Amino acid sequence: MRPSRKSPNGTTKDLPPEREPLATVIGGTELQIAYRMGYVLNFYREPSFRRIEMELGLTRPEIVTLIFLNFREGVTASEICEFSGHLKANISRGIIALEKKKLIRRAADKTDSRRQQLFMTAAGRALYARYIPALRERERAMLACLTRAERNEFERLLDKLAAHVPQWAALDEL
Amino acid sequence: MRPSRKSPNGTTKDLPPEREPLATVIGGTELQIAYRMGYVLNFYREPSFRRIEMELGLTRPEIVTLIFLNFREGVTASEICEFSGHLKANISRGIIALEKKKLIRRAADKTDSRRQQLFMTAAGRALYARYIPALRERERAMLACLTRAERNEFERLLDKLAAHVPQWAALDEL
DNA sequence: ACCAGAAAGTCTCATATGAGACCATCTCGA
DNA sequence: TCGAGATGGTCTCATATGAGACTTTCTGGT
Repeated sequence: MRPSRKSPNGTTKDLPPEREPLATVIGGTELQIAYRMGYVLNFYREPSFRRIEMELGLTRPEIVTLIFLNFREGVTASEICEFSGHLKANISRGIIALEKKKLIRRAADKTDSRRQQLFMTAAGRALYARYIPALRERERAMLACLTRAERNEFERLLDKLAAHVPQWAALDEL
Repeated sequence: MRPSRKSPNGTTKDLPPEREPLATVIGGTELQIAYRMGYVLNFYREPSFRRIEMELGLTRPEIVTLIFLNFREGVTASEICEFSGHLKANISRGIIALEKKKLIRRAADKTDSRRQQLFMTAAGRALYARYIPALRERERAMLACLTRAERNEFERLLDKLAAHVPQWAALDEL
């Protein structure tokens, strides 16, 4: 079960005919958009992340911490929490583990000694370089069915949604 | 940390100025679209699901199983796996737990005694009715920043992406 | 300058999860 | 009709995770 669906010969399997309606109707009455986002994202992200976990021995918080550090060094644990959606306890554990593996380096923030800035090591960068291409390639495959114009529009809409997250994310009464 | 961001008085807090650039640039170099999808979806889904887990004592596989059964009774565990992205072991556990709580009912499939069709009980329907409105409302809030036209277009693009998932999801070499 | 409260990060404990073995049943080709 | 392989579902074990307590440091109002 799950994302990997290969027939014995390794080629993609045709969906059994009786299953099609389920695929198309699913979520038809409730949570249409949210359901579809989750559906697509799951198939994009889970297999890749599981693979990284198994092959490189990283946990999810460790993976995303390296992703964050790759594009901005010096961020703190709480910033990673803020934008990754992981709980701070898990990011904390991940950071401790990454440091133990010499993949990142920690430095106390001069202006606020509670904080610690994080930096990648060469080893960290090398490990990151080993798993990011597959993620990029898989993102490309996910989006391949859209035209360039559609992709741009999709990205624009996602940007808009992302920008407005703070306006409703705090409504945890819902 | 995490989705809930309330200031002491309970109103939404303005983002600290130095954090804004991080939010906007994040994912700017890699996985732009996938990152944003994950970001938005996390803030939509996690708080709601955590809340349901805590208040109603359901696990995630149990939650999604009820959601699936709500709109189509008689589905099997493997169909739920197929479309929910959960591992079959977890769905299996969830189903066993749901039956134990009398929220669903199982019936052996006449034509294939390996399979078992699943049905909601009145209690299951009642419990579902207790948590789905919050999810609906939260989806509405998430999408509130889009115009109606944009929402339609977003949904159309998601449909297209979802329909093409089978074409690339099997590529687990990536 | 002080104190109450917020924030950063770490820790503990119980639980949910992922991986994969396992059994029973079904399917399909020889 | 038989047997090999696929499929549906369950189980076990190790691990990752969520909740929340706790410590230390910072901040803002008085």
